Amino acid sequence: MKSIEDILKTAGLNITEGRKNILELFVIGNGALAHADIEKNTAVSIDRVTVYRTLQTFVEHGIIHLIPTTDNTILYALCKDNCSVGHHHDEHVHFVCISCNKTNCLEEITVPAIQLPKGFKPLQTAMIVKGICLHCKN
Amino acid sequence: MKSIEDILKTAGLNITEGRKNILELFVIGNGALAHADIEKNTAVSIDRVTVYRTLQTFVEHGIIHLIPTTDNTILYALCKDNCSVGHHHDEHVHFVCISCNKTNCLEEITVPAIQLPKGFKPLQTAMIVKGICLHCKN
DNA sequence: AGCCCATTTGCAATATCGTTGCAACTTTTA
DNA sequence: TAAAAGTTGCAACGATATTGCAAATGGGCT
Repeated sequence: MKSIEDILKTAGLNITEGRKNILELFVIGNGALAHADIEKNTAVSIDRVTVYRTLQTFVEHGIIHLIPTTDNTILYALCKDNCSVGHHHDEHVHFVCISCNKTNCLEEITVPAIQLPKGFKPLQTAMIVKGICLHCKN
Repeated sequence: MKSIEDILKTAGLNITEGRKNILELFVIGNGALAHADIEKNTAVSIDRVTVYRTLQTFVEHGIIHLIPTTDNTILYALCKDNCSVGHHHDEHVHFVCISCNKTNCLEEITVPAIQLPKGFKPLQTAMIVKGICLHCKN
């Protein structure tokens, strides 16, 4: 298991207090996070602007990836091993629980390939399943 | 082919100038629209607030459906015949062209069922494919 | 360790986006 | 055509995101 500093180094980023704090949230919390979650929960208080910029940097360097949503928020989740700078491999299923409202990556389930109409060239596929998660099923 | 007024009537909505204008954009334009597209392009100028409320009403009445995005916008697209008040059948593929930046519904392609881990109960599935569309392929 | 340079951060200001309350105006129905 | 119901626009507000710049921090070097 990579340490927080390892992740930053591997991504080619400088190690700063803010980045460590933000990345920690992704590593310990096991779900997707929105900007607001991060701003509220970092150990040290971090300026909103810094949070925006850090998240953007993390996405650009393959540390986290974006999850599409239908409300006007952006969700981010940690990339597993196989994302690299500038190229994401987030072809797994994102599960949104309508009960606890948490989003999780189901890394072990890959998105099935589909047959597009002639002329459409797919490059990346995202899949979002809404429903009831393991913890809320009762 | 249903007329604009038919669509509104079938959905149980009153027919107003604003609604006709906004719905027309969805019927003639063949892709997904964001709030801003609508505000800019209606034949008659319509207040921002009215656009927000109209879109919300359309979603609630099964005329349009939401498309998940990774930027902080909301996209809407026309529902085909089989959406009803309060219940959407938008289990088709949404194709986002990274060249022309348009999003289209590929109605004819249904989202494949997937096997979730034990305990997860799926209720609705969305699929977004990014790539190059038919018109931009050259 | 201490210094310098590049990078990063925080603040302030600004821009964009979405919501609410209310009064005026349309649409529907009888 | 008139009353009731529904819809719209305005104004104000609140939340969210972006930019420029000065101060602070981190990394590499001696």
